[in-house]
Amino acid sequence: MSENVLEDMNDLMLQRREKLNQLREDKEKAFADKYLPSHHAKDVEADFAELEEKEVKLTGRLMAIRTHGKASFADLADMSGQVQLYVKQNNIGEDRYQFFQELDLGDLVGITGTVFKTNRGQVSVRVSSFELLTKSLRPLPEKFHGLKDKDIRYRQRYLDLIVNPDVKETFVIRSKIIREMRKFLEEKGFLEVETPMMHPIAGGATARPFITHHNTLDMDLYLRIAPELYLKRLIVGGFEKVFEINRNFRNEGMSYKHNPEFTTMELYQAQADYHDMMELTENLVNDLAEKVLGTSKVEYEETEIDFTPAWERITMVEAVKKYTGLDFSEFESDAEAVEAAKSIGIEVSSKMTYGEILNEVFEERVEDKLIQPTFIMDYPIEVSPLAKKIEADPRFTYRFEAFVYGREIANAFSELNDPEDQRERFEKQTAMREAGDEEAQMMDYDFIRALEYGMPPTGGLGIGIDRLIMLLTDSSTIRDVILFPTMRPERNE
RNA sequence: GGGCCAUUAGCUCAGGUGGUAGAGCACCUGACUUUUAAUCAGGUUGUCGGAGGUUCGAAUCCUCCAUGGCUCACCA
Repeated sequence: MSENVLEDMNDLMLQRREKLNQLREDKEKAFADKYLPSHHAKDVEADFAELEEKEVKLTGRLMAIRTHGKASFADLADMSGQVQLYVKQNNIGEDRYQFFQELDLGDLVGITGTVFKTNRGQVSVRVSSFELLTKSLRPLPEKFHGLKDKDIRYRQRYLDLIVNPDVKETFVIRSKIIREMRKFLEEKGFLEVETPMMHPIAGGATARPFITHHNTLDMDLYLRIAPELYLKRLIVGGFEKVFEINRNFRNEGMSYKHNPEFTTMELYQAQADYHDMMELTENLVNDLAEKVLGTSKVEYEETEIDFTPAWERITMVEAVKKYTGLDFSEFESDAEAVEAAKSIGIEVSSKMTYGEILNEVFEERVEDKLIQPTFIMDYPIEVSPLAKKIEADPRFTYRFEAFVYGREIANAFSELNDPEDQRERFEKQTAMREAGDEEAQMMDYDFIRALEYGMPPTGGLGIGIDRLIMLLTDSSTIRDVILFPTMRPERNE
């Protein structure tokens, strides 16, 4: 960003800059060195019984000032919330009172005072001394309506956080959810690991990657689209339970549920299968809701979601039959599947295979009906190149996705550990790639080599953290759960 | 990328059918020593997103551009 945004000054800003110059002439500090508080704003009210008539030191931002002649009330906001200050000329002297009158909304101050209740019963702090800690040079958005302009809210999140307390709350909950998730997994013996964010081969998912360049190696690298293949290499290496919580990057569309960089949790458990992953998923998510929100029943966009285990388990074929009447278990050929899809008005290409069509019908007609937590099991092999196939019916794999409110929140499978099979699957993907499918997966010989050394039977699970947090914080867009969502750069004149 | 909508004071928003811009908050001046969206009296604030065009005259009508929102497509 250029400095243009800094040159654009209005009267209110010029006024504040003049005040700053005056402070410098008066040898008053406009940017103090330090001021350590003894309490937070919220403590004053919460612990009033203990703190009454005791001295406290608080720091924060002035959010409102109500002057009544030779006494003033002010609202001081810190991380915990707000508390009212009572500043009286008799208590701090005429000079300091005059100085207080010259402060602006948004200025950061440190105060010392005693806790009391006003006649109206409002817990307050009677200020005995204060210091200006930081002069604020820009006017704050309006106190009552807050900041609504979404463009500014996302671009200048610091401002959003200052004036919209709910925003802060959402990100506190986000932090708690991730903390509880770590705790849950560590208690179950999972080891947190970090794998590369820059990949020579973008693997582990079907998606278009971002490309970057390493100068010394003179080679392109991909920002990772998934950590999957590295985590499974660790299972080969003998780690039995690993997980990683980190960012993935996908060079695709943006929407209320897609941001180019997003956070996932992936875990792998040796000797387990996808049934174990289902149990783990429902217990984990329910545990998060209980620990962070205090309940298994969560309100999302005016719909109650009940995360209490056990969640409904249904195969994709059964789900499609339930919601469309089409019974894919009766179809033998690709052509029959094409006909069936067309019969209910779903456009499919005649080149598509049985599994692709089943998946298409599922996505078109079933997904958005899955409001309460539901495991959809046994995905077609064509759309699951890293999942173990079901021996009894190799058109399907031991894979499930968990849906809540019509959205996928988890994807898991019994991991494919047969290197020959994996190699064939990669070859099919490579062929699709060569046929122009930019999202098809790339061949990863080293991964196959790893499987050749032997990977135990393994259950793997991925959870989209941002989407889970949307559900648990009743946020309607992913941008409300990512502090700095991807935006076009601000335009400079 | 397509469609629809929006962009007016620092912020939140009004401005039928074209006549040169308003409110509340914020800000400034004054009054007020327990108020809390404090109150009362007075005052200031704008390239009406940008560039063209139509018109005697454009915030208003037309075209293009920019940014954002919703939505469809792709995706997690």
